[in-house]
Amino acid sequence: MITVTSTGGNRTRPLGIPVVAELPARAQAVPCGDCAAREACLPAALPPAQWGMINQAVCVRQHVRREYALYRAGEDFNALYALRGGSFKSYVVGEDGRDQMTAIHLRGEILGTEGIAAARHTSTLVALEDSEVCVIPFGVLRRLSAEYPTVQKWFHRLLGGQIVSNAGMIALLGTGRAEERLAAFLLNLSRRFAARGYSPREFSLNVTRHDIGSHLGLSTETVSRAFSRFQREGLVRVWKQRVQLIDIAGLKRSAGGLA
Amino acid sequence: MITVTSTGGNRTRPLGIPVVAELPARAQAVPCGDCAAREACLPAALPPAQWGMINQAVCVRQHVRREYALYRAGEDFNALYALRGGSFKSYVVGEDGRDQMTAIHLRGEILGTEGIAAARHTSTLVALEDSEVCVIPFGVLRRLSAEYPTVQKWFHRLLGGQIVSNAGMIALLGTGRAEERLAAFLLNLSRRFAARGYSPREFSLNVTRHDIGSHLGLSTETVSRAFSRFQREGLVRVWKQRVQLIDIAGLKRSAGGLA
DNA sequence: CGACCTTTTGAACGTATTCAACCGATGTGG
DNA sequence: CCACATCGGTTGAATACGTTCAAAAGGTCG
Repeated sequence: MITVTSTGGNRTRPLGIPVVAELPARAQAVPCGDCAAREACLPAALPPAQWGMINQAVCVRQHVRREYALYRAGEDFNALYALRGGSFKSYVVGEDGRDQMTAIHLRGEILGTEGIAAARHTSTLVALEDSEVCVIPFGVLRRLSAEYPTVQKWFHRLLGGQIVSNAGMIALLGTGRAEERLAAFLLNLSRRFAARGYSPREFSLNVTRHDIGSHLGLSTETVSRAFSRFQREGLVRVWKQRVQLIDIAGLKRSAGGLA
Repeated sequence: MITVTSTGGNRTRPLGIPVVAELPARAQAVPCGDCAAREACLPAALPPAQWGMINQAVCVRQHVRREYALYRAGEDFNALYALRGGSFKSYVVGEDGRDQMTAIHLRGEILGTEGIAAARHTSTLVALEDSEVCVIPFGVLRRLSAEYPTVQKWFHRLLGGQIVSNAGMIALLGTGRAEERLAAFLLNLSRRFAARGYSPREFSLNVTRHDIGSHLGLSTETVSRAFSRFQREGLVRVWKQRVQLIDIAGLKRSAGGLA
């Protein structure tokens, strides 16, 4: 396996000075077998005997520092990315300049599928913390998919799962009040953290109230007020961008069936 | 090719008396080459020399009468459906019983992808008019996809396109006022009708204001008021469920960048 | 015709947004 | 080191928008 240690793209925050990713390849043996995210990743679709093949032919690891972009809307699509460690947010920028966070991605998820249709990325992906991804060139995935039915099935489920989860988001946005949406958002994260072996009751995300608001179709102030209210009611403890879910059952009630 | 003329599922409206689909197969030669929707369908991914193979192995045509369901949420998934003629709406029913229309499907679109992930349909698909679909068994599609790179590419673009269009819907719901949403909805339909050779300026859909409202996250009354206002401003002519777009540029202005 | 559904419109209400001020943390430059 | 600017977050007050409740008109179908 080849490990590429790079800046991981362009920093987004300080007026986006283009920092070309440095690519000084440094060979390092970190096979899929050692990867904490492998159960959700491509190897899960192949017998372990084939992992060596993936290690050599497929995966190139890439570091992305916090606040830096893995890719940006408009760039050519040519690979998917398995999120090995860390987290990302994806967002789009409307014609009027307003940005809208479209998703939060946690370890084990596959990034980049939104670029498949047009062979061009339609959103921008920024690391919320120092993160690491494995690059899966799309051509390789196509080939493996044609060759191994298990890979094909894995890939179809991956894409289908994104369709379903997007549909869930549509349902969330099309119904429910501000607090229901925020509660559903928190519970969704809680479930996903739990599924990855992290605590479902306490986590922190480097996203602003503005990000959350744009994600849920709410204003910054409304998000803040909803957090305050949840805290006043003893449902959560909020400390800056760290959140502790105290009364999950109560939150579910607040989510009103949207959980 | 086998043509199956059936009731096409269960009628939804009158208290859902289960009408089992009758399946009196009646062989009829209607090859893909004669299909008006073929450019968007599977044959587009195969050389015409292979169409005969599809005709024999893949497609089973099925009629679905207006108000009847092609499939329902919870049913097993085992095929995709190419919409040969007519139109469908898909909707989900929340835990509280509220229904929400999630999409409108027009001729040439492929239906059923939301069932891939869980091998079970997550929404219900109801014909808005007497319609006709070609059944594409998923196993066959998997096999063709592995065998023909062009089919694989077609299928990947299909799924990727749904991800992108769902993301667009999320953007629509997360931002914008009621009239912006309705204008964007109408313009979206207009563009899709135009792409299929129908008039982009006049169309009719058998969906109620309630359906549209649930789709856009608005109440029935708000949809009605927005239509009335558009008509007062000379942007559209509305006559029951038929709508004529008079001032498309004005509608785009009303959509405010969401078009 | 009568029952039912859809649509429209009005009025009162409720919720989220907007505008604004303030706080605390962070970072910069003199 | 401190003054100052910036940014994210919080909170209050006024406003705008969509919902809800209510009534009535028009259509459709038995």
